[in-house]
Amino acid sequence: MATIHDVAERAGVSVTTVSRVLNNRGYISEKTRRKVYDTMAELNYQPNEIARSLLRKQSNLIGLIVPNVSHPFFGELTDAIEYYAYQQGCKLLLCNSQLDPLKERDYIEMMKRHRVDGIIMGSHTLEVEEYRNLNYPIVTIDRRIDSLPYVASDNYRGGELAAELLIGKGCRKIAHICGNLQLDMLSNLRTAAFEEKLRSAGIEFVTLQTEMNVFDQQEYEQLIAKLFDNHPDIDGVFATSDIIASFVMKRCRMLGKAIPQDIRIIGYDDVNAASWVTPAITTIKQPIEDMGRLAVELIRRQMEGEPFERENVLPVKLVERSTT
Amino acid sequence: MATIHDVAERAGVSVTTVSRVLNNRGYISEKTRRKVYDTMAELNYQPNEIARSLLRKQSNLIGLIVPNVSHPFFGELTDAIEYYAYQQGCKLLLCNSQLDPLKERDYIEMMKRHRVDGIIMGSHTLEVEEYRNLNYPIVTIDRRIDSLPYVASDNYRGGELAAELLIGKGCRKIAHICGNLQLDMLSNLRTAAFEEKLRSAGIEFVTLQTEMNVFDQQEYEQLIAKLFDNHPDIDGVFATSDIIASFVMKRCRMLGKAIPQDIRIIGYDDVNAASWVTPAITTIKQPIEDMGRLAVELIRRQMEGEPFERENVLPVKLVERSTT
DNA sequence: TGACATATGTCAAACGTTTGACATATAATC
DNA sequence: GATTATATGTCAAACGTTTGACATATGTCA
Repeated sequence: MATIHDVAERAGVSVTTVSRVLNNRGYISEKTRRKVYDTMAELNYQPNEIARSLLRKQSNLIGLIVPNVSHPFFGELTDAIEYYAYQQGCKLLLCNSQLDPLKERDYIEMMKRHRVDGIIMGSHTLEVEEYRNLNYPIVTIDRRIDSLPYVASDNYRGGELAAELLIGKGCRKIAHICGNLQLDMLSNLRTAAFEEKLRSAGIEFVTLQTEMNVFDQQEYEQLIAKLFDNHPDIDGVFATSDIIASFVMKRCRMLGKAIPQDIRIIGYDDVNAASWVTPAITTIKQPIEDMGRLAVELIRRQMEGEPFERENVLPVKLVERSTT
Repeated sequence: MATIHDVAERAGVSVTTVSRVLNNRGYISEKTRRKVYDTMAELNYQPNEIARSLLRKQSNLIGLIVPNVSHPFFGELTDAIEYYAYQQGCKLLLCNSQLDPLKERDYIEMMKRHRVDGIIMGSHTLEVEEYRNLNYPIVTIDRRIDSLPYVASDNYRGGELAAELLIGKGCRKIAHICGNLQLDMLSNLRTAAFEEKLRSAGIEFVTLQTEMNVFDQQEYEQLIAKLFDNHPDIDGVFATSDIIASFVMKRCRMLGKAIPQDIRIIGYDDVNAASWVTPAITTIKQPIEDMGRLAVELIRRQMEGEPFERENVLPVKLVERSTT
C-alpha cells in the first residue's frame, strides 16, 4: 500500500504538505490541495490508521463483549451499538464470550492490548474482583458492579407490569421462568418484583430458573415440559425472554392449550421475533436502541473526561399483543 | 498504560530482554523470565498491539460487512465467523451496512485504513466495478463478482429440493417469495431452479419479489396479504427465508388456513428461529457455520499466499419439520 | 519600504514495539 | 586452556504518521 511518502514524492511536494492537506492545518493553496488529492486517488492511498492510532493514543475502536450475537436480544443491541459507534467515527470490535469465563478474560485482555477506547460488557461471567481491577473505560449492560457505570432498563418495573397484566387478566396459577438467579444480574429484579406482586395479590406461582443465562433450546424444552407435567393447571406464564415465551407457546400447542383462552403468556425484551410468531407475543419492551446509544455515549464521555451518570436505568413498556 | 520501557526499568533489565521474553526468542534464564513476568503482572502491562501491528504490517483484524447483524441469518453467520477468527488469533471488526451503498463504501475504506487483514462481504450494494478494483484480500458471501473468491451454499439445489418437496406433497398452486432479482445474488438460483422444476412438472406458480433484500416487516406483511387476496387458492409456499415463512404462517392463521393441511410452507436458511415458531418450519438448511469457517479460512489463505479455491459452494439439506 | 499573510520546505522527535548486529560475561565441556 | 553454549546488554533502524520549530519564498496592503 502507498504511504504518505509515496504520495508526496509523486505529487512533487513534501510529506509535511501532504499531512497538512490530510489534516487541514496550516496554509495550503487550492492548486496544491488538488494535486495532492489527485495523487492520493491515483495511488489509491489510504492513510494508515494504525500509525495514526499509535501517535494519537486513540484507536477509535470500541470493544463489545456479548454472550452471543445470534441471540436476538444481543443481535439487536449490537446493531444499535454499532450504529451509534459509527456515528461518532468509531468501529466495533465484536467478541462472543459464549459465557465462557476463559474466553471472556482473554477477550478483555485482547481489547486492552489493542487499546480500544472502551469496552462494553454484555457478558459477565467473571468474578466482581476482576472487573473492579480493570481500570479501563467500561460500561456494563444489565449488571451493577461496584461503581462501574452501567446501562439497564427498569427490570423491577418490568416484573411489576408483567404481574399486573396477568393478575388483571384473572390468572390463578402462574409460572415464571427466569435466568439463573445465582448470577448477580439486574434482571433478577424482574423476578423479585413479579413474585412480590403475586404474593401480595395472594396468587399461586412457581418460579423456574434456567441453568445458563443464554439460549439452549434443549434445556428450555425440557424445563417447560416438566413444568406442565408438574403443574398442568397453570394458566399464566411470565417468561424472561421472548424466545422462552415462544417455547412455552410451542408446548402449549402440543398440549392442546389455547392461547390466550386457556393460558396467557407474556415474554420480555420485545425483540423483533416477538412479532414474527403467531400469535404475536405480549411482552415487556426493553428500549434496546436507547440502551445501545447510551452505552456508546458513556464510553465517549469517559474517554473525553466528561462527567457521566453511573446508574442509567431506562424505562420499559408493556406491549400487549395476542398471547394475553 | 505501562510500556515495555517501564517494565524493563522496573525489572532492572533491558528492553531487548523484555522483548525476548515476550516473544520467546534468544536465550533467557528462568530467573529473568520470571522476574519479567512478575513485573508485567505488577504493572498490569499489556503489549501495545498497535505498535506491533505497525511493525509487522499485520493487524490481526478481520473486517465483516453485513446488512444487519440483527437479522437471524447474519447473526448466526457472524457468530460463526467470529468463532473461527478467534481460533486463529484474529479479532472481528463488525459493520452493518444497512444496505446503504454510501455506508458500505465508507466502511470498506475504513477497513482499508485500519489495515484489516481481509474483508468478508456479506453485503453487496455497490457496483461490480468498485469491488473489482478493491485490490485487497476479500471474500464474498453468496455473490459472485468476477474472480473474487466467494462462499455460498448450493442455491440451485436448494430451489430444487423445495420444489420437489412441495410437488411430492401434492401442491397444485404454489407461491414463491424471493428477494429482489435485480440484484445479482447467487440466491437468485433458488428461484431459477424452483421455477424450472415447477414448469416441467406443469404446476401453476406465482413469484413475488421483495423490494429490499433484508428484513422489512411491513413490506413482508403487505406483500403476503396481497398475495392471498389475489390468489386465495394457493396451497404451497416457498419462501426465501425462514422469517418470511413465519410471516406467511401468520397470515394463514389469520385466514383460517390450516398448516400443513390446507397449505404447505417451506422456508430457507434453517436459522434457529425456524424451530422456535409453532409449527416448526420445514426449511432448506444452509450450512451457516461451515460458510463462516470457510470465509475465515479463505482470508487466511490469501494473507499467507497459500493457494485457495475461488468457488466454494457448500451443500444444502432439506430439514422437514411441521409446516409441510 | 516595511509589515504581514500566504505557501511551502527541511528537519527531528515522538508513538511502542521488534529485530539484527554486535559486544561482553559467565558457566559448562572437552 | 580453549571452545562453546548460555545470558544479557547496547545501539540503531524500522513501521507510517503527526507536529512543532524554523527557514524561505512570494505576494499584498498600507
